Amino acid sequence: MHGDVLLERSTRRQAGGSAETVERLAGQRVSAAVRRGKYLWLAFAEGRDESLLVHLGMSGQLRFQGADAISGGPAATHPADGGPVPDTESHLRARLRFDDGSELRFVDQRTFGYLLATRLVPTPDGGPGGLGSPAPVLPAEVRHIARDLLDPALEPGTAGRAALVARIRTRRTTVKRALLDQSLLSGVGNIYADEGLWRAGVHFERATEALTRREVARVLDAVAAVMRSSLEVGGTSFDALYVNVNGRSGYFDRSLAVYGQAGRPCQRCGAIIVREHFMSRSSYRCPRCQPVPRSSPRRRPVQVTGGAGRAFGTG
DNA sequence: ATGCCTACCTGGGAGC
DNA sequence: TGCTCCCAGGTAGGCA
Repeated sequence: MHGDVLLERSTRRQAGGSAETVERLAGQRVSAAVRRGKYLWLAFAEGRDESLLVHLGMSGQLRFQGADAISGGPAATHPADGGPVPDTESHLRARLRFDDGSELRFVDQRTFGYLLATRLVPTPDGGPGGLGSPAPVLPAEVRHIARDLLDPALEPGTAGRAALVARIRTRRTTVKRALLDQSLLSGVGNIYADEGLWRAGVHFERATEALTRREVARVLDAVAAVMRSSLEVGGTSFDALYVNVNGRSGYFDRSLAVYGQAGRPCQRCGAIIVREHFMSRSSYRCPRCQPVPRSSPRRRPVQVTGGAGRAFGTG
């Protein structure tokens, strides 16, 4: 493959800038694609310890364009429903071109994401969350990122899952902080944390050390179930900019129980969903299904406007 | 070790 | 219509 970088900022973590990124991936063949949370990397077939690391940031995406779609001009229709494909060309930041004419495009509206050609290094236990699984190689920049919750090594019943539950319980923090802590597990962001906690009926500010093993397991199972159902429908898209590798919007926003649902009734008990400030962002919960723990300070509620309580997205 | 804050960006929607 | 304000899917880094 060969690459070109359209926005220098997208290779800002590369010491030699875009020129170095482009040079290091030139002529390489991809042998594997691996993901941990918003990080993913393409391992190269030649020079076995080289890879291209991609961090998606807040708005990054990789979109695959087959050779036929490219030679036939820009794809004008949605493959499944014939509708228009969202125009994300203005946010195209880099492109990987393959020998057969296909392309992998890095599109990133907010430019928090980046590309980095980097070396894979052995990590004896796979890094945090890697217990109980074979030793993989990882980009050095990702060694502090734990395995994704959907990683087979963290499935229920594995040693990795048991170790994760134990680690969460020894942390002196709150359960949502733990879910978002990339050194414990990855793949869980603000949306899936809130949704999982609602399913499990746990307030985001429960102290992890006060949770039983069973409660931690219930939370992890709930979050993983949310992630799986979301994957089935293509992820969560609030607007046409968020699409999958084929350019399709996800539909999981239709299934959100609490996230972005302030002012609406809880699907389970009918109580009104509330939005609160937590960790400089928003947390949503059902006040009845997820009652405030006795030991926690009450959160400042956020003024809800317009019934739906959503000031963003199209829902 | 943990938590809190800011910074990095672009763009959409609400409200005036 | 156009301005200003607020908000957003994530993470790194600095400081208490």
